[in-house]
Amino acid sequence: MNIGDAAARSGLPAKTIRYYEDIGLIKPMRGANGYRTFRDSDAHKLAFLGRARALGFSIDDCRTLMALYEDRGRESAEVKRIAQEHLARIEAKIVELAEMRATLATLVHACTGDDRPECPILADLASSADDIDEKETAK
Amino acid sequence: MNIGDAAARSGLPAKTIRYYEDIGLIKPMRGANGYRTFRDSDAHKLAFLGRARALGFSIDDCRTLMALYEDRGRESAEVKRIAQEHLARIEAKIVELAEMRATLATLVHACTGDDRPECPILADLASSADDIDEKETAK
DNA sequence: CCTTGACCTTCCAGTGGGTGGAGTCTTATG
DNA sequence: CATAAGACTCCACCCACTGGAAGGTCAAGG
Repeated sequence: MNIGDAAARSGLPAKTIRYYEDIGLIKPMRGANGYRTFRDSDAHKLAFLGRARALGFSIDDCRTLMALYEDRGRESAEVKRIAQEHLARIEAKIVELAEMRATLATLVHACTGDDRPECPILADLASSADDIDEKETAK
Repeated sequence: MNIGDAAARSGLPAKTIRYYEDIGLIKPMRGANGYRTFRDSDAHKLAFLGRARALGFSIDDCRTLMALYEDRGRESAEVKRIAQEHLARIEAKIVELAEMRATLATLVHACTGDDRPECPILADLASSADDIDEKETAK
């Protein structure tokens, strides 16, 4: 299998696959012409990586997860720990974004959005840096 | 005001302030000794930037928002449009993360996380790449 | 046999938004 | 006057790719 087929099967761009080889995530063989040759096991790994990345795992996490996947004697506790930590990061990010959304939604709602220059959004950006200081010192 | 005071006032690291000058967001003066000299207006701009960045606006958006802020004759519609687009991006990101969270939460829940090697998390990563293909082709 | 075009190769540079560190200079304090 | 703190510049690095240039290889059609 050439890189094009591997890309089609895994859903990953060929560039990304080359990059994954570069950083040692996969080790495809080489044909006499210098082309990469992908075995089914390589295609399988690429699918695994694509799925893990789609779930937001970092490349480093993916490396560890792959190693665990290939380790017959692994303890599932290790996998669960990685997934839980990642889940916690995602939840923290969601909270952060939800806060931004709340503030932005309020501001967008308050802004008339016409040809007049008055704008609560800009007013907020200009003034409430003080509020940040207050929050910081209140910690 | 030197960069240290500007940093303390705006809550931004000195390094970030230098970077903002580098990319033309602020233009502090220079003293005879080569030190940057920040006027109140510069400190104000930095606070504005810090606040806008905290709300997740890109540097490019910040540039535009600052220009609009300084334009007495601006139309608030333009500001509102930028904020709305940004809000939409944030909401899309939240949806994306919420999907990851749902999948991960299910997997973490299903995994016993003990010393045995059986692991639904790894099983999912290994198998469900096919599901992705199905979703893709179903589009 | 030759050309065309699709596919493959490598390598270099850039993205966003900073951050870390080295090496040097200036200022404030005891 | 010594030393510490703070300022300066410049270069490299982070993540996870992505774009593009310049060139090699292969199958099909004329």
